[in-house]
Amino acid sequence: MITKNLNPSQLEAVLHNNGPLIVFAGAGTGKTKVIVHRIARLLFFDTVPYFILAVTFTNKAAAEIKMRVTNLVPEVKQNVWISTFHSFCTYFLRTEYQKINLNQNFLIYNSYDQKNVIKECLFELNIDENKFKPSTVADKINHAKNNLKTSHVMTIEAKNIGDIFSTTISDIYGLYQKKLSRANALDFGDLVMYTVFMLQEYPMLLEYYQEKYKYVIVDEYQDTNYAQYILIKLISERYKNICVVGDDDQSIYSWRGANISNILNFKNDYPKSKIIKLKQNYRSTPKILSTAYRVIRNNNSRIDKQLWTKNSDDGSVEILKSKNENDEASKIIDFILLNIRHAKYNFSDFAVFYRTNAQSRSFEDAFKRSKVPYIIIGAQKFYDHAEIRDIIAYLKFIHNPKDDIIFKKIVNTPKRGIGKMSIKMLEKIAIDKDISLLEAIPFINNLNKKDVVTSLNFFSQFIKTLLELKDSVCIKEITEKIVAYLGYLKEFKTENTFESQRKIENIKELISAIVDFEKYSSSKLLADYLTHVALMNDTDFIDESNGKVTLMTLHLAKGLEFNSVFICGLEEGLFPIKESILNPEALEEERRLMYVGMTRAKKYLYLCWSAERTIYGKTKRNIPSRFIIESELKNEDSSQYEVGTLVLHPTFGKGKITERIGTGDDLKLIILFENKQEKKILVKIARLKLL
DNA sequence: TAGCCCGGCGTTTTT
DNA sequence: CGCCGGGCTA
Repeated sequence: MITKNLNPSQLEAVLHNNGPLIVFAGAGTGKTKVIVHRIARLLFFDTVPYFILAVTFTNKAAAEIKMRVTNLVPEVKQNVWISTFHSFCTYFLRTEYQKINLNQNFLIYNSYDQKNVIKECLFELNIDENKFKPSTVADKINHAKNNLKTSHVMTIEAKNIGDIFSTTISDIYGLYQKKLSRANALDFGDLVMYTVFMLQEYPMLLEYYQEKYKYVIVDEYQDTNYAQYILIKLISERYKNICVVGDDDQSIYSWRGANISNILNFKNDYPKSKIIKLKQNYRSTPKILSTAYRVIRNNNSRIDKQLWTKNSDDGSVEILKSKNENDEASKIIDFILLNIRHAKYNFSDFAVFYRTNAQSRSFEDAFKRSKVPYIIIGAQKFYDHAEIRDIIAYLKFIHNPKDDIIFKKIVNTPKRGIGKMSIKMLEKIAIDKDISLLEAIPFINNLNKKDVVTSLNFFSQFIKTLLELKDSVCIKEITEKIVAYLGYLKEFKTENTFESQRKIENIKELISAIVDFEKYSSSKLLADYLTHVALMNDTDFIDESNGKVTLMTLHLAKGLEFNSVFICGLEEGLFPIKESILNPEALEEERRLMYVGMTRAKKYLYLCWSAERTIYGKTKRNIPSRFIIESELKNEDSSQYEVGTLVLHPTFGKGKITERIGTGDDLKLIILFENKQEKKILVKIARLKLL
């Protein structure tokens, strides 16, 4: 039955009928289970499937909910709308595009495209890239859109403030929007912002969607930004059957617009709302939970909820001190090997978390050297590889050959002698005749640079061929033509390095991903494939972590769990990171990040810090992170009893540690004493001294 | 036009 | 320490 195997709070959330509901779901308390069962319960009590809208942040989460709902209620899977915010908005805009000046086939620009557009804006507006870094400008524009601020509004605001920075940003924003609309493209921020604007502007439309989605469910509500918050508010305004699930203690994305007050103020937004807190944890030991609680309780902006568990209190929580980052890495590897040898653990039971990607290097070196299998998550994503990006850019251009931004990106890729000057000339022609850059190519003939003209004509011919094939041939075949044209496979084969080998594999993977798309997607249109790439680009590490130690940043760890977790670099200035230390709000977010990391552990949790660390070539001495202090662990510092260390035992005398077994209070050492006798010693009772 | 060298810079990342 | 981007040179 749908209500089977639920604890009382979970059951209450699942059975709650109409009206606003907020579920504070602590780490490991069965959040997804509640969402899935709630959807199933609505369906079971005769709610029409297409009345339900469930939104999440990642495709992974959406896919999991969908899968589990399908398992519970197989017959209705297609009709409940479960997707990310961005997928939902894309669907909305492609359906309702006529109301605003939008072309249904709009392309979604990713952050690379976005930066290219911004660079062009800077160039045209004669703004120094060093004073206005494209990434900063992108942040500002995204931030504005997350807060539903158009360039127009921003311009007015900037005039009121009157400083150069704001006016410049608003100028760039204005030109940027013009360029996007000329290219028939929307960025991620536009998707949500335009959806909200349309719903606000057209009451009939709003009413239609309010009637369509009588039940709204939002996952990870603590991560919503203002635009998303308004979107949800609008749609659920009529029936107020809004159910939000989240954990304020796990809000770690304020720097990309998430607003923790959305979850903290829910009860003010919806005065009659039901509040349920899920506090029974099914993941960790009491030790881990109480340690994590001692840390998180230092935050002020939170709603108090102390997790508890019926799990047995085995395992341990320990502090691990190292000399430097290499020592840190090798100590951790020693621990892992020791545990693998003495317990029935697999490498994939272990995870190493760090605050910054730069820290992964020393681990990578050490893991390679020790031959312990490992995987670094998030280092480079599939669609970030240059060769893949190039191919996708060609596909985007085939989709819209009028897109001058993409044109400039691919016209000289691979290098074929078309430089800045030639492009400038093309641009002049294009502006004169009010045509696209591609259309301008035939007019460049009267030039004396023969090579450039030949190259351009060859390029243009190739694009024409593809455009003619576009409607008769599948995406896979077009892609293969592009790959052949780029000459990548040959080039990489001749290079024949480890890296080029990988590139060939990437291209093959892309082709097979396209084959998959054409096989399983309801649409076979290039436009829909490009949407798919823009929105669902997580060719995830799905089962690649099997049999390997997982290394990743703390941000990426949210939602996952491991038997043993090492949180590394717990030093003031690194974690919490130096930029956050003087800002109380940022510091609280660092603490939440720490909390997220700690609550990933099922049995063993190691808090690691290093007295010395070399970052960017500079070596600095460190003091332990305040989070270690706040954890109030007795620093029994068992890590001082390393293999190879010399110790003095009150009865057996001098000896050398040859092996470590167990951890915490159970730590036993095998010691080879001077009389050649080997003994197993329980550290807790033996009064060992270091030599 | 392309390739090389030098200087600046460095938190986290999904859609 | 290593990457990226700008400017200079062949």
